[in-house]
Amino acid sequence: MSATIRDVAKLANVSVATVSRVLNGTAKVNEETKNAVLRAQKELDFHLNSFARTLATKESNTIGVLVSDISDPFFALMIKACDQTARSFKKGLIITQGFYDEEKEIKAIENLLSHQCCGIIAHLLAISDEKLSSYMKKYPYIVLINRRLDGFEDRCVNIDNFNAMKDLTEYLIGLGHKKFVYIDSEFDIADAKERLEGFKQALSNHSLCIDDKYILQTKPYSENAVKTANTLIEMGVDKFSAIVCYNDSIAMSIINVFLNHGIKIPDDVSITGFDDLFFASVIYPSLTTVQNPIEKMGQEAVKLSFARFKKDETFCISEFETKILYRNSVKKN
Amino acid sequence: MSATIRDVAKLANVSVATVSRVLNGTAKVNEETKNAVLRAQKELDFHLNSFARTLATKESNTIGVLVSDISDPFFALMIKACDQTARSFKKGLIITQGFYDEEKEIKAIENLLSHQCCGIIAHLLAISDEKLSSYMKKYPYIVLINRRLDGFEDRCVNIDNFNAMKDLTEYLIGLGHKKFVYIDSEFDIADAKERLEGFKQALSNHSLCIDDKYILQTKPYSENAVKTANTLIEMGVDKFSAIVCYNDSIAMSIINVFLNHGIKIPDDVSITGFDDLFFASVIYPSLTTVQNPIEKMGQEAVKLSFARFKKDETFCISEFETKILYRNSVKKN
DNA sequence: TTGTAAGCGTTATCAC
DNA sequence: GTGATAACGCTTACAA
Repeated sequence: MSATIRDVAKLANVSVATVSRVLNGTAKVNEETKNAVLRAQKELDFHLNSFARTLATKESNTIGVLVSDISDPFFALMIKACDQTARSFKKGLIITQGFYDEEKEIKAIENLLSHQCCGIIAHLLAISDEKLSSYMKKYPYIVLINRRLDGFEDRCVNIDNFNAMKDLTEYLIGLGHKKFVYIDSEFDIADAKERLEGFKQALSNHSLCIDDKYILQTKPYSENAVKTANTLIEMGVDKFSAIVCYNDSIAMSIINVFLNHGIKIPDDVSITGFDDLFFASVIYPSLTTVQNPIEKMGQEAVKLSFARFKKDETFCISEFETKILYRNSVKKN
Repeated sequence: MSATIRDVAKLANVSVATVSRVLNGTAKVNEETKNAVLRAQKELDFHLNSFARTLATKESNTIGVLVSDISDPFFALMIKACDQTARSFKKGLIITQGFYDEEKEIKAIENLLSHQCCGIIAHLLAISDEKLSSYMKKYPYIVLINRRLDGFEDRCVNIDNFNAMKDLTEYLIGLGHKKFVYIDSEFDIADAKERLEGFKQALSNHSLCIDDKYILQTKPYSENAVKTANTLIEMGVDKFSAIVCYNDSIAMSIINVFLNHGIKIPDDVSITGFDDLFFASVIYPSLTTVQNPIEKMGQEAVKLSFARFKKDETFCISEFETKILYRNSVKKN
């Protein structure tokens, strides 16, 4: 139903090859011929079919991004950054979601694969190391965000979660905090473990310790942390002076529940987050957190993946820097 | 480099047609033959090339979604809803962004078009009615979200912005508020106009009026509203008792700036939003706002677009219901 | 139930 | 500069 390159060729009285040349700018074409082609294109409202194009060139015009859930502001930010960089390569983004579930993550990968993406950036939580490794081996251009996978370190884009959380905790300790609660992510992945370890290291550096019952777990998105917040209130907020959270979303939920219970932040309890999502500076009180350079990571991940797709193995990246953002959810006395 | 359907056929000792049948489940195949094919597929780690497939069938396995900016929680929510519904049709989503700019919006549409999407859902702000109409005419399956376009009413998925904002304003008036500020969107589109008109109607229904200097404009995402908040503070917050905002993002920013200036909400000033984004119930104080059924709208938009793509013009939708959510950013006395 | 072969709409390699 | 034409990898009549 839609016009094809042949229709344009016929109307412009040239060959399909010429039309292709004009439309792609891949070779010099006589100015007049060119105009004729352009006129015919306009008249027929013709667009190259990107599928036929990809089939012929074996290079799609898309880069694939796989995240757990687009509606999580963390991923939304990452995607936006990926999109920017993809654009600079004249590529579009195709986005799939894994929804924290191994089977869905695999489907999402397969989906991306079948799209001949010239680059894949994935944030995978649920899939096993073993299965993931097999994909990584088979498709050398897949790049991982926020996950460490043995044997593929050069394709894992990461921050130093351990030290970031250690530094944040030591900042709190320096402020005089001794009794902590730590809210961990329920998902069993590297970054969560590293953050928890960093937290514990800071305590032990200062001869402090924490009872396991003060290390709680929750899903790392906000709705789920409400229950945890209530648990804390039941425990009694006088039992601790600072709550260190795996991420901003958790911290935000807890702050909200606490404020609604008349618990003052930071006067009664201090709270910290991790990521510095857009709302962290905008909620009340503004959230002391760790700046996670997710945008830079997204950009570099796309560059790396695309370079590897084009067999350029020289491009490499190093760990990204984090920074503590000192705001108002922590009592400074 | 990657295996093709022919390789699989050869290895399984069958024809390519049979392989296709097995992999697509499009026809009955002898159980043994089938297993042979599946084995061969596994051995070669073969995936159907979705481009070749689309080229042959003229139907891609994607539905296109066009939004202004994925990192806006409003759009993220919408996309998630679209994705769910698309999945139920065995379609994936391809997402492009328009970034509030006419040229970029057009590029984004063209991008989607060249992907042979079997359905397009678009949230377009910047493109002119005229250009948009020409696209709508040419591609009868494009469905618009949050925009009214003359002549295409049956393909515009909308809420009744006018009445929603009127009702919200009348609620405030009923609470005794008389002196208002209205923060409008800077973008010249229908929903913003409708909301403002609804607001004005409520005032006039109660013989109230508002000086134009109390109707301010800002970009409808949070960073930009900070300036506006400061303007309000300079004006003196004793000049008004309630601030009605075009959306939640604006409201949230203003609340934040105010709290940081020691202005109490809702004791000193009441504030309302619009949309009920995830943070609206979670910020402090929780935000009185209008529930925008964006998820339902996304779902129905996908259904409508896909139906129209398949030439089914019977599917139709009506306006979506909104609801005022009475929370704590409004003084109730 | 299975195989053959003609598309699908491009690009790219040759000639001219 | 330009034009034929063979891929690209799949689906789907049509035949067997």
